[in-house]
Amino acid sequence: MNTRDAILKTATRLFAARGLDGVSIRDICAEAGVNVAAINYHFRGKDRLYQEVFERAYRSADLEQMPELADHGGDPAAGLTAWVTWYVGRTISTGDDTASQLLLREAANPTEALEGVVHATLHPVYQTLEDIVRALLPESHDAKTLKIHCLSIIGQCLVHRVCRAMIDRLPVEPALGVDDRDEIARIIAANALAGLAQHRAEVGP
Amino acid sequence: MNTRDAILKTATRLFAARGLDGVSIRDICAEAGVNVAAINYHFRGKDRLYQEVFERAYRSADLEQMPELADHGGDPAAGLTAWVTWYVGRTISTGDDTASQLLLREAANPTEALEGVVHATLHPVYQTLEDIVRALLPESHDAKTLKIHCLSIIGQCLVHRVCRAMIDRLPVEPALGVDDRDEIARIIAANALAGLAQHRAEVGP
DNA sequence: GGTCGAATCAATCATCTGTTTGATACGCTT
DNA sequence: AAGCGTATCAAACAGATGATTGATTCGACC
Repeated sequence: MNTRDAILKTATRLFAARGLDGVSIRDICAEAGVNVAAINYHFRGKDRLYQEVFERAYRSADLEQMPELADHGGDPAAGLTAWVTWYVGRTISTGDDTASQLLLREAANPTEALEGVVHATLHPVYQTLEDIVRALLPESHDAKTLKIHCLSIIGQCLVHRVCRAMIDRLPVEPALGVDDRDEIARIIAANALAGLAQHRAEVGP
Repeated sequence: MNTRDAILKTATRLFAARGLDGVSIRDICAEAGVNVAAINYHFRGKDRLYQEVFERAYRSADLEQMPELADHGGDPAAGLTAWVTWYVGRTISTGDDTASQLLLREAANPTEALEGVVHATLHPVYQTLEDIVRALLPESHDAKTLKIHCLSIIGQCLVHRVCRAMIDRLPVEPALGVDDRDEIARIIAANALAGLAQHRAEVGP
C-alpha cells in the first residue's frame, strides 16, 4: 500500500481515539508499518500531518444530502424536521465516528486547523439551518434571536454526542443508543417547532 | 504560601488552559515557585495531582443555590425557568471558567476522575432537572421520553460553552456574550415549556 | 540537647519525544 | 549504462518528560 495513505489512515484512527498529544509518530508508524522518517518526508512534521488528517475528515463530509429549505418549497416546518433528522442521524452514528471525535477534541483544544474546517464545512451547515429557522420566525425578528434559536436546535442534537462521556456514566435508565435516533429527532423537531410557533404567537407574523 | 496549595492553584489554572498532556510538572512547579519533587511528594505523581485538581474544581461547585421543584411548590413551569436561568448563568459565566474547561476536556478525553465527578456533582444536577420535567410531562410518559427532554434542555444550555470554539469562528453576526445570558435563558425555557406543553396536548395529562 | 519526622532541594535517572542525517534501493529518462 | 529524482531505511540527535535519589533544613517533642 501507498506509504502516504497508510500513514493517513492509521493517523486518523489514532488521533481520533487518543488526540494529538496522546499519539507519537512512532505509534503511528509502527501500526502503519512504515519508517518514522516517512512522516517528516511526506507531511513535513507531526503537526502538518494532524492538520491534513483533520481537514480530510471533514472534506469527505457528505453535505450533498443535507436537506435545504428549497427542497421543501412552501413548508419550512417540514424542512426543519428533515434537517434535524439528518443532523441527529449524523451525530448519533453507527458508522465512522472519527470526524466528530476529532471535532470534539478541537472544541476542547482548538488548533489552527479548526478555522478552515469551520469555514468550509460547519458554516454551510449552520447557514442552511438558519435559512429554515428564519422562515419560521416573525418577519420582525432580530439576528440575535435567530442565532439563539439555531444554536438551541444544534445543541439539542449535539448533546447526545458531545456529552456522551458524561451521559454514559450517569446512573439513569434507560440508556439511549443509535436505535433511538428517530425518537430523538422527532422530539427535537417538535420542541423547536413548538418554540418557534409560540414565538410567532407572541410577537406576530 | 503552603506548597501543596500553591501547586494545586497553579496546576488547576494550567490544566484547564492546556490540558493534562499540555502541561509538564516542570511548568507547574516553575510558575508555582516550588521544586519539581514536591509534586511527587505531595500528590504521588502527575496523574494523581490532575485527579485532585479535577475533583476539587467540582467539589467546590455551589449546588446549594440550584433551584429545585420544591422551591416552586405548585408551579413546575416556574421551576424550569429558574433552573434554566441558573444553569445558563453558570454555563456562560464571567468568572471562573476552569471547571467547565476541565469538564470539556474530560468529554473529549475521559480519565478515571470523570466517574467520581459525574456521580458526585453532575448526577444530582440532572436529577433535579428530571424532577421538574417529570412534573411537566403527562403521567403516562415513559423514562426514555423524559430523558430525551432533559438532555434537550441541557444541550440548549451547554452548546454555548461546549461549541464556543466553533461558534466564535463562525462568520455570523452578532456574537453572543455574557450580556445575552438572560435572553438565552428566556428562549431556552420558552422552547422547553412549549415543547412539553405540546407533548401534553398530544398525549393527554 | 538530642531525636525524629516532615518538607524542601539540586542533581540524576531512564525513557520518550519530534526531527534530522547519510546511506541505500528503485524506477525512470537519455 | 549513466544520471537523476523519489522513496525508504537504520541510526543518531537534542531536548523534554515523569519520577527518584540522597542530602539538607526546619520545627516539634521528650
